[in-house]
Amino acid sequence: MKLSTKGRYGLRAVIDLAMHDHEDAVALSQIAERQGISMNYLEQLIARLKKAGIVNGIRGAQGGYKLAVAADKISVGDILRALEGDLSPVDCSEVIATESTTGCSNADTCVAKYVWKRITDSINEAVDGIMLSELVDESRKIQADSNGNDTKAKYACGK
Amino acid sequence: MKLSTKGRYGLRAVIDLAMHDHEDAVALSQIAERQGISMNYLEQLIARLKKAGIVNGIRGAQGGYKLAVAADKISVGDILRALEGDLSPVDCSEVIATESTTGCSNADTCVAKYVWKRITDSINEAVDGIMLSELVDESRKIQADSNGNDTKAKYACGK
DNA sequence: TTTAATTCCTATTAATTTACTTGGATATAA
DNA sequence: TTATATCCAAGTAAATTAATAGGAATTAAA
Repeated sequence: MKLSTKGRYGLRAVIDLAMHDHEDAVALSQIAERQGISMNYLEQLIARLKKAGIVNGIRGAQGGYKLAVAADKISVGDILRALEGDLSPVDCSEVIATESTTGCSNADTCVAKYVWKRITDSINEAVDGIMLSELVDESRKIQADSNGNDTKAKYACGK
Repeated sequence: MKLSTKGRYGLRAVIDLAMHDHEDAVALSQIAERQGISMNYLEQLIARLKKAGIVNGIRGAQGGYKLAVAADKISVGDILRALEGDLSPVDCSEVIATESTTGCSNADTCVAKYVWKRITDSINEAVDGIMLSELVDESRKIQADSNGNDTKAKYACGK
């Protein structure tokens, strides 16, 4: 029940990109270096984000990536689903009962599906309720605090 | 971001056990057959449940397993955490910022942790809010409906 | 027009985890 | 004493994840 490095690295990469989105375009090599992630691997992650319409790639020298839409229009859910696929704890066929599946032939299986659905809904609700812009704002606050006072930054992180 | 078969099979096994808990003790072979799970594998899953104090094993002929406590005192969260370990989407060290970890040296990492915490809390809240007894009640209802009217059962399953 | 920087794309490999299987030892009711 | 069970530890096969590698295509700038 763990996110893979796709989701973990990828979310950090998007936050990093959003933090630097004022510049012309952010090269992947910069993100990779700042986040300590192999650039080749990061390429594969950003490809998913591009496909999902979250970032745009700009080819050629001085190229890089930019957010495709404003940070307050992108939820953490959008990002994680682009990177990981759906966030359900079981495969889709195990959640949605159709007439073709054995479905209710076994009542135990049936109520288990109800559990999976509750978990899925709860996860999606949580991640869809956090917008990228909030993370950027929070991140800037932490950085600002950290410049003036180290202890305060650590405290902020613990919350 | 998927539960393993440990969690999927294991929850079904516990529901099955709870459904038959009026009998003296339920042999693993019966559960395995009803649920279509290899008995040897199920053994490993039930060992976790035993260790967590959710079921008791009764050795010897006519032995088997029984719930260690009443079904309304066992949450789905208890069961899944026993089977899968903690239900956090990332390893513990990535959620809890300590002074020893690099922690807030990187603000992006820091706000990502906040996301992981929100997801973890949300999952735990969902699974701790469902008691085993509710699943048993629901399962009996479905079985009863299914005996009288197939269409109704399918409808109940879809919710 | 060349060059360096960059995205874009596909294949391969290494590492890790999952999902079992196997083979017994131990306990106990009948 | 025997059949029926739990209990326990190793081993293995399959699948997935994480990463590496190599090069084609594009473009700004020298």
